[in-house]
Amino acid sequence: MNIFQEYRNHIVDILTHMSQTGDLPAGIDLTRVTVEPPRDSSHGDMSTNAAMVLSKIAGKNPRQLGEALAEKIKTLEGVTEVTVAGPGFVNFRLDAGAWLVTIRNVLSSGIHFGNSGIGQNKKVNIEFVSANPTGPLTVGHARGAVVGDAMASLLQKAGFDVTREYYINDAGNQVNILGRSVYLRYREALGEQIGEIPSGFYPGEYLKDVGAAIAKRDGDKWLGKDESEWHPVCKAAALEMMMAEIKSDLADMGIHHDVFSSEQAVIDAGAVDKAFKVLEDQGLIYTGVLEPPKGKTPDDWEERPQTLFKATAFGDDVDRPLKKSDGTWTYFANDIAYHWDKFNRGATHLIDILGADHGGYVKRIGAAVKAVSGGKADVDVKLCQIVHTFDNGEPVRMSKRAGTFVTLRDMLDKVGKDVIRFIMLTRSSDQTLEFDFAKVVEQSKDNPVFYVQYAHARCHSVLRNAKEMFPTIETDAVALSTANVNLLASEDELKLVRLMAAWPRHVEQAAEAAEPHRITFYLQELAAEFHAFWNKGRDDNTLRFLHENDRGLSFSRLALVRSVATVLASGLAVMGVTPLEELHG
RNA sequence: GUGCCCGUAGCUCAGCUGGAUAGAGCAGGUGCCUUCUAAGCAUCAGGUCGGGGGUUCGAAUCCCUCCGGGCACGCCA
Repeated sequence: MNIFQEYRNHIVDILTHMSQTGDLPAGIDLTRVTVEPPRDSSHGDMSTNAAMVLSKIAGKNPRQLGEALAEKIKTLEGVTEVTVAGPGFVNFRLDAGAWLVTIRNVLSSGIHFGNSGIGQNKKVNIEFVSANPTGPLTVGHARGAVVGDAMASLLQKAGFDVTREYYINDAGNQVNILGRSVYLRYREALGEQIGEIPSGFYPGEYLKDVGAAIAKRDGDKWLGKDESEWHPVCKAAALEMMMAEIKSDLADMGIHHDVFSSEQAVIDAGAVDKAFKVLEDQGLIYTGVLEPPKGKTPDDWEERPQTLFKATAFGDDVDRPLKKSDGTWTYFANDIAYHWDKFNRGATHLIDILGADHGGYVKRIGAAVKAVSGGKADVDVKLCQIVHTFDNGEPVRMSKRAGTFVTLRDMLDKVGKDVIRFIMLTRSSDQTLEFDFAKVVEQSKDNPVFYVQYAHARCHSVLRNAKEMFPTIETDAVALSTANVNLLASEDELKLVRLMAAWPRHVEQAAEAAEPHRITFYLQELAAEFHAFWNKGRDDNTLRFLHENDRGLSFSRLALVRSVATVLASGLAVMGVTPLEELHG
């Protein structure tokens, strides 16, 4: 399906043959041989570095080897021009026919065009969002949510068996504080003046609803009672309502996790002890004394023996404590158990999408996963940098502590899911991102959401117009796949077709790099190419899509147009963005 | 102090895991609407890829070092 891969296979066959006949040494390593589009398309359609990569081991100069290889490439089907250029690139072109089959492929595969088998059905677990259930989702979570979900779709498209997972941090101090904060709101709901929310409590107003709900359900039943009685009730109610809100926000973003894992459940299942034992059995646990952190010694630092995990054996900077002084597990210990659990459920490749503030955590969890899986699993931690929100250039402040922050819900209400999803994927995740509420809904060329949607809508506009011009014409994919694509021989048309043919390659590369934002850039490129062709039809009538007196050509062009729309839709599907067929109305 | 990320055109960013003459958009100059959406297109101009070393056929990309910006660091979660 990936046309570049196809030709790479052919070239590998040639090279293998050459090594059998003695033109190349036996048993050569061909893994570094690539077939790619050259940066400058005037060099050719495809380019291989084989001659340069192999010249040393072959003991020949690259140009010479390139000439020999070029002779063989000439004999491949569909290949027209072969040249050796620069330091030893072998460039070649394919005839129009070889490219034009792409249209039929797109039309028959529909939105699944670009699907790949490189994932080999390997199990991948992507953990994302995993926001603490102590408040509503914010802009920052939105980015992780979008990146994680698009990553999952991308890997699925590339043939991986993907599980989307959410880890609920429902154990430990934060949720204890949450429970107490809710109790305050409960008392408030029953008429008590609670005044200013003391520090050490969550001040957010959203907890009022929780307090009120408990008051409505239980009346004054918990007033004057001991914390041990009301706390579990308040905590449970808060968790339930917070998670319900989070899930509803995610649902409105079009995001659905397959698994919600509870930290408390992991603990209750005894997974922490078991995971600890796994490490202990490998001799990775010892009792030692850590030095205070450099440059920022905590006031209450005291040296004492601790139960440590030998994270340094796996590339971490220091060994990490697993038990607190009161003998309970650290958060890290719980997290090891959780990742071990994911591994036990069959995933050998784990991906964690985290906020940039978790930077210090990457090596640690990587070490733990290697250790606890016996080297059979790995974890790829993707850190998403901060999102700065603006409105017409004016910063929109957010501060979770103060309880005034931009929530995902705010964003959904203001600009909608598709815009959020698209914009969140316009930068690589380790680049900070600016989100301007005014700009992202602007209908202009510098708004990529609009630009790509416009291209898609224009395609459909042509299809609609065709129906008016030729009332009996069928413009569905099945009908159009009978079109004579050989009529699409102009350089402008072939440019579009070549770009579409490269889509499967982009999918594979984005998946391998685990970088969904690359999809966005590809779509902008394809949209630009389409807009360009559209406008050529203004200057040159023969390049218009529809010709009243030439139904055959119109039909072929419609096949091209529908292909473009389909590839755009295929990419938007990975991003989770709904393709629009009309922009105004 | 240590680790991670970033530094590419005036601005915002890509750069296909080491390839050829480093690319887009915005902003600036010049053109294109009696014709499928001008919400668009074409074209010009704009660069010491933060600096300096190294690795090799070949470096924005890999290594070292320095400079500048961001995020982290603990028995928190």
